[in-house]
Amino acid sequence: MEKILDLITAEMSKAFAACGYDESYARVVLSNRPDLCEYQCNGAMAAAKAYKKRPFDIASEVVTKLQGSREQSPLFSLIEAAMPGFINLRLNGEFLAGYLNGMSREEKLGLEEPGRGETIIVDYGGANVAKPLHVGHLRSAVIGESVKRMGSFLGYHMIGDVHLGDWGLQMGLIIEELRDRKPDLVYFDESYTGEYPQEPPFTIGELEEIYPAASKKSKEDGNFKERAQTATFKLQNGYKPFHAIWEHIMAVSLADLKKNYDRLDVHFELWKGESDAEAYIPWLIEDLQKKGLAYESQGALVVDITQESDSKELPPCIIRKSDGAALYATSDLGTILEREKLYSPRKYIYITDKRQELHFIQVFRVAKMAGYIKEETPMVHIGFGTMNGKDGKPFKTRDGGIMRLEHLIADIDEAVYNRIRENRTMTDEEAEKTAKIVGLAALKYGDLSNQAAKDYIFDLERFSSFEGNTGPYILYTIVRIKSILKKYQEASGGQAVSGEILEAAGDTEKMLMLELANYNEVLENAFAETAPHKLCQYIYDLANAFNGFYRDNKILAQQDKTRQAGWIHLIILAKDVLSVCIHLLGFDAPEQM
RNA sequence: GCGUCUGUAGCUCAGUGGAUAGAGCAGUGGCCUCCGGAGCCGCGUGCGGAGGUUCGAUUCCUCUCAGACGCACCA
Repeated sequence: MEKILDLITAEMSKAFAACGYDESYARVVLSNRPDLCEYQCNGAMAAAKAYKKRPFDIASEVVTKLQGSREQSPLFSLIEAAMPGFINLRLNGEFLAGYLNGMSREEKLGLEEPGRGETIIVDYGGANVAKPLHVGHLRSAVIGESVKRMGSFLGYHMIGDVHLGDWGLQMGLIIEELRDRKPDLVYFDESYTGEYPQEPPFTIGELEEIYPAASKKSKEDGNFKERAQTATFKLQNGYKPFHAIWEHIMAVSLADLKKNYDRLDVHFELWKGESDAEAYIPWLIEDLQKKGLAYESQGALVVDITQESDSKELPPCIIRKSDGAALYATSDLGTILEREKLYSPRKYIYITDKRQELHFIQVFRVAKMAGYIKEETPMVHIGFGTMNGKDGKPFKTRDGGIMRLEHLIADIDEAVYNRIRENRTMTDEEAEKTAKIVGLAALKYGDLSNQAAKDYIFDLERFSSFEGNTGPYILYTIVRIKSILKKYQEASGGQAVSGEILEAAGDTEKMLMLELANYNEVLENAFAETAPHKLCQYIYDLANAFNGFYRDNKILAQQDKTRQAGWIHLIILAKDVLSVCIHLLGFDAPEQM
């Protein structure tokens, strides 16, 4: 269905044109003065200068024209000009009810699919294998999942790639640490020629402990660091024993990562990693040299990326270290080559920590300069901020360590569980299951309701609270609607509801209806701006609008059965819109809570 | 030093080239013959600072202050 703002703007454009003004002034927006009107057009004030007239005269002229055409197209119940030149509008109630009935009937609640199957790659910027997921990985997973769900819903072909960090120096570090710990393993016996064992030489628990230990050691011990670099280089050049270790690391880590992402209800189409770019790198380096982009500088191979529009010179992009090894940028460029070959996406979205911004500027520019990606293909880096503790510093456990994601989730679930037990009578088992659903909503909504680019304060108590602008409050509203519907069904003997949504009789009823009518506009906009927090804002407003309506209208006690059926249809639509939106944010509602 | 991002209410956060800048929390007062009160309705304080562009700036530009982050061989 066409968006309501577009319908109104089209009407306004006709009036502006009929009065001899440019249609570009006719844009209609949501009112910022709900006491005066529902929609407004501010174009008359902008037009005043161009046409050398008083803004109010232009507004009045357009208003008169609109009122004249109201007979043919009764979109508005109020059209008026206000000083200094606003055009204020209220929507015709019958038209609004008709619009909502249209939404109810249509698939996806009347949302059109601007995506038309175009492919978009979402890159989650690499959880490292061999490291437990920690809170730093939460944001990319949660934001990415939401962006992906929104895109799919809007008709894009979204391909999410977890894009693991599985090929860098950390692999060499692990290998050398393993050598120090278990020097007798056959992988370190250079004379060994047999097959390597199927069984991994470590458990996930050991692995998670090995990496931080190795990382620490490399900072203190230059010799160890060199060994790790050598091992990395050997691995990248196909040295068999190390490749065998690498496969063990991958197998053990992947199983664990999948478990954790599943728990977040986060899923990937591709489980690729930096290692998959390896095959493209020799060609890449040669090609960049051939094109005259890459040159040697201080022993490394670099590409200048500074453009004329830059006020300052940017550091060049290093694509090969002086020791010959590839690195971050090389692998991201190699990955781009692969993606172009396999998927030729129309757009790229990278979701990583905002500290990596410079890196992505470099990679994007090299990719375009070298012609790997068309100039017009959008490459977006969504750099998200740090998740801080209540002290405003990066989130840590109580004893100052890095918080593991699974512990964080467990903490939230526990907080929610206790809250649920306070009130409702539910079995332990039910409460536990419900707590997981509500806990996930608390966690994701708490994150997504903030602008991605900003740092935010993670406050477990606040996020898991059932009051205020929280995930649980949204779920509560949905559950409440479900409960009313259930009672209505019982009272009516389970018959299908007849009738349809009627013109609003009261203020809060109309506000709810107006809020619902914004749905497709909000959703398209939230995706276009890759801004899930706008969807959060919307469902919070919608939940509030519903609760206001609920207060003023006793639905189940309504004697007028036609009116009652209309309300039932209205709250079904409200429930559906809320449900769709939270699903696009990455969580769902329970039956009761 | 250079660059990027961020400064909005006591706290946590929205927001917009337009009319009176909004929520939540905390504080405080009210609403149940109660469809889920986990709700609803009141009560008050703010756009870091200074210029500029504009009919109009919290929004755009410049400068400035404060914080976070980044600045070639980590990812």
